Amino acid sequence: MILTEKRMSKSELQKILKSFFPNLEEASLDAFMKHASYLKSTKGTKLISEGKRHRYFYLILKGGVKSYYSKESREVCMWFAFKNEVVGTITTYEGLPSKETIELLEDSELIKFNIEKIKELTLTDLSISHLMNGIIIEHTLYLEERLYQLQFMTSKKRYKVLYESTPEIFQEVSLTDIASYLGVTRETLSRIRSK
Amino acid sequence: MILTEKRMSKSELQKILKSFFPNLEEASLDAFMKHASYLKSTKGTKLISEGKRHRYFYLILKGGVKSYYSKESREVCMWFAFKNEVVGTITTYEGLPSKETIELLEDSELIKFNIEKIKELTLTDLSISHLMNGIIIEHTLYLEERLYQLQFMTSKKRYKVLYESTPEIFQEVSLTDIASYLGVTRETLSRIRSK
DNA sequence: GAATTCATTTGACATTTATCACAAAGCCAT
DNA sequence: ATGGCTTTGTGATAAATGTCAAATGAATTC
Repeated sequence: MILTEKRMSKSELQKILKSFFPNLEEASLDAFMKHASYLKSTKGTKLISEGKRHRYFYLILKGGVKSYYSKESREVCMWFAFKNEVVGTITTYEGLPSKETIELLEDSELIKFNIEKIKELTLTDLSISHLMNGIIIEHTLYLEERLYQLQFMTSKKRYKVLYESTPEIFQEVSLTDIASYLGVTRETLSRIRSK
Repeated sequence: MILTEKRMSKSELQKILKSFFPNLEEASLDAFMKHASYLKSTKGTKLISEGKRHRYFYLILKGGVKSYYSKESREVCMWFAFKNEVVGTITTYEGLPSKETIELLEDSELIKFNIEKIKELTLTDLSISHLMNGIIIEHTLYLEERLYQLQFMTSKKRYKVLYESTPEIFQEVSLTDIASYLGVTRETLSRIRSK
């Protein structure tokens, strides 16, 4: 449920965007800003729903989200994101119906930006083109690492890596979601943890 | 083993690049061409080796390659590519040591291009920037599909999907490699196939 | 604070898959 | 063709994980 979608003061928005995208040129930032706005929303809100076309990407100012695929009432989490991260789906970027759902894990504050418009800007604006490139590449490196872990590591090892790299995640995300993310059932995760 | 690395006639090279990159503008194509050359090489040659920095991406004119991670003498294939595909690793694109190895599955003919130089061109050339963007996005969509399959499908189903979508692959790639790609042992793949 | 709901843990059992050992088949070079 | 090499297939067993059912625990509502 969306609580507020307000027009933020120009300077405030600018400041936020600068902190997310420090390499973006001034003129590009102004152009970008025209398609961005502040949003506050409650836990459980779906920013992007599986099977639908969407127009927006988001910056997380406060709170967190999970991305998941669902099938026959089973949900498998693909990633989680928190404060200071950019979120969206590559299918949305491509103008396709999203395969994933992105849902708020808690009440959150966000900047949403119209990715359709931003993508149009990439046609003429090199700075924005590189920005988007960078975001996609970062995501790609992440996917490769995940694929590597799923194919090379045992579930115990994957749990260990997650626990050691981002222990905070266990405060924010349910064990059910973490289990699906690690590619095991809740029960198995529970047994792994009891050691 | 590299058999030939010759300077191909300009018009021939141009024709090939055009067929791979039909949307590339004429001037951009000329710039691109300066960093591309023809290469013929034998089965088993490693275009990119795990742990090393590399400068090149490749277009496959004839033949095929496999990409794999290796660890403790175990190899896990991540993807295969054949005629008319562009190959490289995202880590190479980022100037990092590659995590994967790319190896020729058979004697192949290739165009290699200096991705460092091409990446420099993206700083000033929008057309090339979009070209590289597109290549990366395509790869990203592929990775997401693969991750989805690994997390949602049984090994039988993954085999079925592979067999039905690209049956040719069984002519080109050993069952050992396909098994690792599907995330099972050779023995398990053999048992799946005997049904 | 009792009742309800949801998340997590535990146990018993079934299923899948890995592992190890070896046999069979295909391929290559002499 | 013969002997060596690699790839693939099969069998027996063990290990890991899923499934189902129930118990416990934690959080939320009335």
